[in-house]
Parts: sequence; C-alpha cells; structure tokens
Amino acid sequence: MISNPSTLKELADLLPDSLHALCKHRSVLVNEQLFRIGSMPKWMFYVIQGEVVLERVSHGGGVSCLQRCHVGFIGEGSLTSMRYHCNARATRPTDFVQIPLQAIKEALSFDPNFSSRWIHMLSTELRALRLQNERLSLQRVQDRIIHLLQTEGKNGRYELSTSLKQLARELGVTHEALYRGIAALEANGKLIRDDRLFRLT
Amino acid sequence: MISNPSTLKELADLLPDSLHALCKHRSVLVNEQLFRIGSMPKWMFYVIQGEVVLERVSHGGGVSCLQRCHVGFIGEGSLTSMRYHCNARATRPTDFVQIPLQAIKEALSFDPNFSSRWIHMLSTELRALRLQNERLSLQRVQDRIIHLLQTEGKNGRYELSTSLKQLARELGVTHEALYRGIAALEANGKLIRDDRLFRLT
DNA sequence: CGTACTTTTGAATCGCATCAAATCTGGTGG
DNA sequence: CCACCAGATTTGATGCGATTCAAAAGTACG
Repeated sequence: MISNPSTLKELADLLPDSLHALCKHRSVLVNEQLFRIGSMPKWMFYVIQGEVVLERVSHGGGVSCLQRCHVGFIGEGSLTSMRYHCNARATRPTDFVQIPLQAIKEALSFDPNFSSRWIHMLSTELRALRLQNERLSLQRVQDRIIHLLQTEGKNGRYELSTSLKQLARELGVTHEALYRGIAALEANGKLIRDDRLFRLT
Repeated sequence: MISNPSTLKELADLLPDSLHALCKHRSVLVNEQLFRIGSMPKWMFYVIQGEVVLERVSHGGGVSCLQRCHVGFIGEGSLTSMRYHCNARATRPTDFVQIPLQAIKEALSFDPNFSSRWIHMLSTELRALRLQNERLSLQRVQDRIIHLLQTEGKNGRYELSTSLKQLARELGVTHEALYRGIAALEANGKLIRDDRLFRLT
C-alpha cells in the first residue's frame, strides 16, 4: 500500500504527540462508507489517499455533494455534533487515518497550540465554503467553471483531481451541462484544456 | 441560528473577561460598510441588532451574498486571513460590537476555555454552511424553499427575518422566481403563509 | 474480450432569468 | 392628515440555458 508521506507529516504536525499513538490506519474500497447520517461521531477521519465525499439525499431523492476530500479531514463539523448530518462515502479505494474523537476533544482543551492550529484549519475551511456558496449562486455553468478555476486554481491552472461527473455534482449541475459548458468555453477561446489540466486565457 | 450567541450576554459569556474592556460599541446606517475586500482585518465584528451581509462582486458584475447576519459574529473566517475576501455591508441601521483581532488571537492562545468555545462556534457554522451548500445545489426554487424551512425553521415554522428580496439573494435566485415559488407552494397546499410566518404542511 | 463506467453529442422540454409594469408599503415632508 | 417617494411585492410575456432522456463512443480493468 502506497501512502503519501507529505500528507502524513502534515497530520503529524497538526496533531499533538499524545494523539499519534491513538491514530489507526484504515483502507476502504469504492462505495464503502466511513460514517452514516444519524449515527454518533466517535472518530475524526483524515484522508491520506483516494477520495471521500460527504453526501445527503434530498427529500426529492436526488443526491447532493457537500464536501469532497482527497487529503485532509472530512467532516470537521462533527467535532461538536451529537449526530452526523450526512454520509461519508469513498468514491475510489481510499486510505485514511481515524482518531478517537474524545481524545481530540481532550487534547484541544489543554493544548493551546493544538487548538490554535485547529482554529486555523476551521477558519480556512469556512472561507473555502463561503467561496463555494458564491460559486453555486452563479447562474450559468460557464461562470461556475470560471469561478472554480479562479478560486481553486493556482496561477490560472487547475488540475482535475477527479472525474468530471463528480465535479459536476460539486458544481450543482448535471454532467452533461458541465461537458457542454467546458466545450463552449474552449470554443470561445476562454479556456484551454489539456486532458486533466485546465487553463484560463 | 444556534451557532452564534444570540444576545449581548452570550457575547460576554463567549469572550473572556480580559476582552470585555476592549469591546467598542458602534452603529452604522443603511449601506455603510464594516469592512472592504482586500483590506487587512483589524477587528472582529459582532452584530447586536440590524442586518449585515457579506457580499462579493462576481466577474460578470452581479452581486452575490455569502452570509447574512442579524445577531452574532460576521466574517469569523477572517481571524486567520491576511485580507478580507468580501465586503460587509449593513442592509439596515445596525448596532454592533468590534473587538481587536490581535487581542482575540492572544486570548485564544492562552485561554483553553475560550478557544474551546470558539471551536464550537466555528464547527457549528461549518455545518450550517454545508447545509446552505446543499440548498444551493437543489435545482428548483420550490425545493430550495422547502429545504430552507426544513433546516432553518423550528418545528415546521419559519419566521421571515428580512425582505423576500434579500432572501432571494441568499437562495441564489431572482426575487421574481422566489415570489412565484412561494405562490406555487401555497397554491399546491404545501405551504401556508401568514405574512412573515411560513409553515410546511 | 467483455463489462462497467465515463465522456460526449443530440433533441425535446421545463424552469428560471430577464424585462416590463402595476400595486402595495413604510416613511418623509408639506 | 395627506401627497409623495423609494423600495418591496406581485403578475405577465418572452427567451435562454439547464434538465431530461437517449444513444454512441471512449476508457479502465479484470
């Protein structure tokens, strides 16, 4: 099993030493669930490799994607929640680390450096979520794509890290609409696509 | 909104004593700005009365609403950010408290109880934002309205706290579409409206 | 080499945006 | 108290863009 050393180091740097021994490595296959809506949070999950999405089934029956994660914590909001408000599902074979929630809470309560790092993480996540809100408020698919590249891309470049179908869910549109939006941007010369790499002109 | 303290007393309970003396009361008129995109955060703002919205101008020229706040902190994400990523504008006469950001950071670094309360607030806000994301992912206006009442309402009742026009922005649709969506739900007997009070059947 | 999935294109339909206009509302000043 | 005004609310007509359903081509994997 290939693990990602740099992300493991980031996790180790974030967590205080006392928690290192309590971390458990785990792996899941496609479509396995890390947790289910309604159940009580007992672990905090940190994705090392693969992909995990937070999903909810709307009352109409459709599935919407609330978060997509390749590296990092998934469902940080569950720290102070009695119940999960969504499902966590692996969309590909995934390696992750799970840490006892109670141990994290205790460590946060007496390790100021740890809680400071945790607050920083939450604040960053908050800003990212507000940007995603803004993106979903845009009407046209093309505008959402451009917004995605502008906010998530690095100096005009955006590397596709998942399937377009999954990305379409995250953008709140059908995959057909996303394909057509990309094609239209390419046709107008606003976007250059090289397989998985997107570039704004 | 459960996440934010809903009274001045709750603000006092959230903040450690050392910060109380540093709080400054202020008032602004309609359309005055608390902070501007690009400027450096120096204060944390806590709305007591009125309404403040976080807004950004999209590259197309439209204005989208990232957060709307009647009571509680606005722009908590700016705690660890070098620059504001949006504008804060009062949409009606507003009273608020401002607290020096640096003092908050210092207090968080040595007061475990304070940082614990702050983490709780951020985690709750995170979950609320994920729900809003889900709402914006719904295609039809009627579904967004129902989702709003189900997630923000209390036992089936939702009290409108602002204009429908402002709510429409928050739901990512035009105000005309919102009016029609409400009318359609009423016509189908799925929704009962009594002026500012909405109730699902 | 078959299977499952993603990617891509096509055609018809539906819902929202847009523009327009009328009514209603709260607040201001004469 | 009334006239007035700015903004919110509401209804109507039209066009556009996304959804939906369908089908074909490409791709990864055992």
